[in-house]
Amino acid sequence: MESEQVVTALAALAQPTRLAIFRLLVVCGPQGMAAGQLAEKLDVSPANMSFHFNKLCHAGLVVSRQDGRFVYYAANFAAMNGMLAFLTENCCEGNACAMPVKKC
Amino acid sequence: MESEQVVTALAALAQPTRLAIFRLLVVCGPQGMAAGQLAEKLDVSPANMSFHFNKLCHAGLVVSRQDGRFVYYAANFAAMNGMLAFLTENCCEGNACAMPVKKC
DNA sequence: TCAATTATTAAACAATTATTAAAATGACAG
DNA sequence: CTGTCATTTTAATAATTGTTTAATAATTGA
Repeated sequence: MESEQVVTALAALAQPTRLAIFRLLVVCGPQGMAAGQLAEKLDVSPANMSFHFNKLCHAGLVVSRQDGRFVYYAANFAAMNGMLAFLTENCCEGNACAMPVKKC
Repeated sequence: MESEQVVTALAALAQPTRLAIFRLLVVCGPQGMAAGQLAEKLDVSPANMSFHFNKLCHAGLVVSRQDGRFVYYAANFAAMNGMLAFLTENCCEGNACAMPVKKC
């Protein structure tokens, strides 16, 4: 994963509404949740949600799929993993590591 | 760790210069690196570096300590871990997990 | 003390961002 | 088709952000 992509992904998550969206989607797993349902849960206007979905998708952290009238959004776990790996790369020059990331 | 803090931390990392600073500091480990040395390595003006250090420190991701004329900056691994944990919390509702974060 | 070095602060500006309201698209049921 | 529901797009505005330059601290050695 490249630095520029990571900056985009971090920027996508660095906003309260989008962080909330992403966390909900993380809990949902690969099946995701419909746009309207997310909007209602988070009490955000549809237009504003669309703006934020766009940022998250563009950053690659979220994917969408249409199902009838609904659009489902889901977390892209691979992208997330790539970002986390980038952030923790080569920590402590390989010495006793100070960043023992949790195992899921 | 609270959502607001996490947003601040993500925003701190969501900028090319600051991401580069942080990654260098991750490699350095707890001893850190002097401000001027970082500025030179990244080819960024001291004033601009100071601005970015400020953001990183305020976000809790970096700590500073004075040593003579020099100010050393170092990554705060605990804060980083807190942020990563927050992002991966409750993934996939506990089912077969799609976000197996790397073990360091 | 004086001058040199290291780093921070302040002010100004251009660029980006989030939010809102209104209009427009796309999908489906009747 | 027509109307309705779900979502997106557009345009406008307020707020935040990154960079530069110049000025200001803090530390040290001569």
